Amino acid sequence: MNEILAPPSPARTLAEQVYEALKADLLAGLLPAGAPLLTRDLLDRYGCGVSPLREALARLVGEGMLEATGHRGVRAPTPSVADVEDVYRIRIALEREALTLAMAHGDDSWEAAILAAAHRMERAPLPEPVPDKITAVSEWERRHRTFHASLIAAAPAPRLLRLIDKMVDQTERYRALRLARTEQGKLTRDIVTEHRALAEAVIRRDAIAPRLLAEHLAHTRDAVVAFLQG
Amino acid sequence: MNEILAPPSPARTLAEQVYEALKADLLAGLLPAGAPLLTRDLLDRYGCGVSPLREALARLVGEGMLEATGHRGVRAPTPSVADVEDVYRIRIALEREALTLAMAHGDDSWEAAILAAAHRMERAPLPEPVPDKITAVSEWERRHRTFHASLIAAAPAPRLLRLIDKMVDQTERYRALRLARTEQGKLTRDIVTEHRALAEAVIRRDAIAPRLLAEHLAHTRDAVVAFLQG
DNA sequence: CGTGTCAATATTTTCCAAAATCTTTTTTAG
DNA sequence: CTAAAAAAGATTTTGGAAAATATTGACACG
Repeated sequence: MNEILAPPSPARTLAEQVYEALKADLLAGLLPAGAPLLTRDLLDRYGCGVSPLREALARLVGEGMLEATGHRGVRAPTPSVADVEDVYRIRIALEREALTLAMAHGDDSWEAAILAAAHRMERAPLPEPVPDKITAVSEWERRHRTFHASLIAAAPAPRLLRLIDKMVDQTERYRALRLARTEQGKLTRDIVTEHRALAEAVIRRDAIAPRLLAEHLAHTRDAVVAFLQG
Repeated sequence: MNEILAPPSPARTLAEQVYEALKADLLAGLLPAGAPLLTRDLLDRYGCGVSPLREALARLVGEGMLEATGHRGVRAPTPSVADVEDVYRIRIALEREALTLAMAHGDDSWEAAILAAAHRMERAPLPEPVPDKITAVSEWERRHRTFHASLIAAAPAPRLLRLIDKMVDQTERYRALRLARTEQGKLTRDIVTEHRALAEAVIRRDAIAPRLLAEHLAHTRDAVVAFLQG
């Protein structure tokens, strides 16, 4: 086997690892929002020196995942209804655009990937919402995200796709809320139907597909908002 | 005068200052794109220690302004036609959304601010394009940016506005190209007309305003693309 | 009892040198 | 002479101690 062909840069730096761990914890809601994050605690939690930690934090600040203030450290922004609406508005605008592009450029293998992702999602059991408890990311959720990514994967617009990924990350913070507080039976039927209709419309290049996607996202947003307010 | 009412956090950290200087230099095209940025040079240029510099770099990486690779430092991404189209596509989608929102929520003082910004822009002399030379940001350009910001300022969506600001930053990198390579006479007339029509449509809440804005941005994009290809 | 000042403490930020990694040059083997 | 291996040099990355700033608590004063 030729080693030259191996990925040229598996040399992950400590700061990157801390960045990823921190981001994952942030998205999972494992770090308190609103209150400042104590350097000492984080140092302890991720077992590294000051430099890698601060670099990871700075990068997350750049991504808008954390807020930094003068000499007062960083903190995770507190969730709010207005923020949910803000984020979903951006997601809808961007994903519409990306889907339109993908439908214009996608080829056979793109279509196949969508069908495969849809099938994998349908076969995974829907996660059971447990009140007041932070549960791990379920297999269904992972596949759900993969499905949505597959829809727009054919868009020749790297920045757009990266940006969407970042916005999806932001909505992940509300993950625990997403499936909760709804009648289980009705919910699952709607979700499965919505996704299937969406995938089919996309593949047959139906012009209503972007609108279906926008409506799908709006429904999710409404569910999250309803939960936050209830 | 009550000192308490002063901004609570004027305590700017060194890393923040370096971040701002670095970002400004990047947008002005003063740092070589494509090639890795040497730590030693930057340390020298901004006159600070390793930590603040690295923090500033990490933050810019988070913002997508720089690319980082393993143990091989950071570099400014090289401009390309595909990237211009990518960025403008995002800008158009987001600014359309923001303008629609602003038109729904804007009040009298918002309208007044638009008119004021438009007037200030019209009164500033258009910048003279100088071939193959990096010129400082002109007064007209500053006012032009302010005008565009004023259009969407009334949108109650802080994230959306921040994101747009970031995308405008990205297009700033192509600033030097924006007004170049066009007949001066024709150019000025079109630009002035486009802006005036846009401002008026926005204020009278004409539903075509978002489309006008999209077309205006598309024109700018086409000019930049034409320049890059010519 | 409230209020402002000052010291004590805690936390963040910065510098700097050691460690790790990458790049270039030199050496060695085929 | 070519290609792999080793060494030397340059650059990035990291840990920890010192400096700067913010926060808390004690104390004096009105």
